[in-house]
Amino acid sequence: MDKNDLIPIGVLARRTGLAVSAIRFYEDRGLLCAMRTMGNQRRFLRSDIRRLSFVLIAQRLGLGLTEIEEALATLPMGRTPTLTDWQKLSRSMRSQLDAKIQLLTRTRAKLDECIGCGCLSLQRCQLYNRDDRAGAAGPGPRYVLD
Amino acid sequence: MDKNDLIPIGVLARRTGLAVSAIRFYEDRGLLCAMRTMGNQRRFLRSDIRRLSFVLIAQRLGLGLTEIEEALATLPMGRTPTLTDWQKLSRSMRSQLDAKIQLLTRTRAKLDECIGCGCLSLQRCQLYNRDDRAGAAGPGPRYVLD
DNA sequence: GCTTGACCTCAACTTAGCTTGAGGTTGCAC
DNA sequence: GTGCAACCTCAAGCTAAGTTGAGGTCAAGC
Repeated sequence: MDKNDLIPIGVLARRTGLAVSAIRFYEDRGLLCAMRTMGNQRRFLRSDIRRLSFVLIAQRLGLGLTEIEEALATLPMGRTPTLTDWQKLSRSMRSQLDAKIQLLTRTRAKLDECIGCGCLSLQRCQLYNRDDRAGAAGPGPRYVLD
Repeated sequence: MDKNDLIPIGVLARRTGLAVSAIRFYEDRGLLCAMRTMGNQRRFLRSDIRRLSFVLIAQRLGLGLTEIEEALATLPMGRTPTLTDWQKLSRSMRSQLDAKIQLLTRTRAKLDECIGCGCLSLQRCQLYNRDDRAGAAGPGPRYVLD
């Protein structure tokens, strides 16, 4: 393992755009693991840049650190992941994305029906009444939300 | 104003699916305003069920309470909103939704390119290198994210 | 060999969005 | 007219995802 492949935290921070404190925090959370110099300073693998890039992308997609942690658990720690490793991960992320887009699209469709009749506000609206009848059985704006 | 139109907090909670504590919290935040009985108990308008339903939907769309507060500010407080009031609001929500869907769809497209080559992990990948060269000028997985 | 910037730990603070608990009051049904 | 569920306030606590600060150490260039 070439010495050049080990980078200090500041470099990792500059390369990912993350704050140094955030990287230390991620290491505590176990998203990342670092070696140490004799003087106790962290040294990361170059491939951790990509690991953190993945974290940023996944966060942007609305995943919490815990979910991201689980996803990353499929990658090897302390060793540069292979192409196949990353591809598997990316594909699983893609399906999460799909699901998210579908949910929003469905919500939009429901909302469109509602705009037409103002059902968020009026007793006489079909959709609202449906929701309202449901109020006896279970509460909430379930019709639009589910 | 009919007495039947005034409901106590517990009923509002059951009808919206929210916790009583959450409703009190929202009232503190100014998302909602309540009248009081002689004995200092809150009494809400029936139309507040819809007001809160809106809050739930907007939250689901990823808006923060502050943004929701601003949106709701266009509605009358303490008076049942009209159909037009709600329609205006729903339409503005629809455009936020559109934007959100677009962002995710773009991200998905970028990610698709990446799955093909494993660019999150490999030096030789075009996308990655682009991102990497950018590393000198500005950090991060910007290529996928922006 | 010394200076200085990058690094270290640990504890406390931040914002958002609530929940929980203590201690007390109201209002409706019998 | 009394019991008790539902209500009240206020303060403290919680999770997520970090940031900030104090006080101290490391390492690389001159």
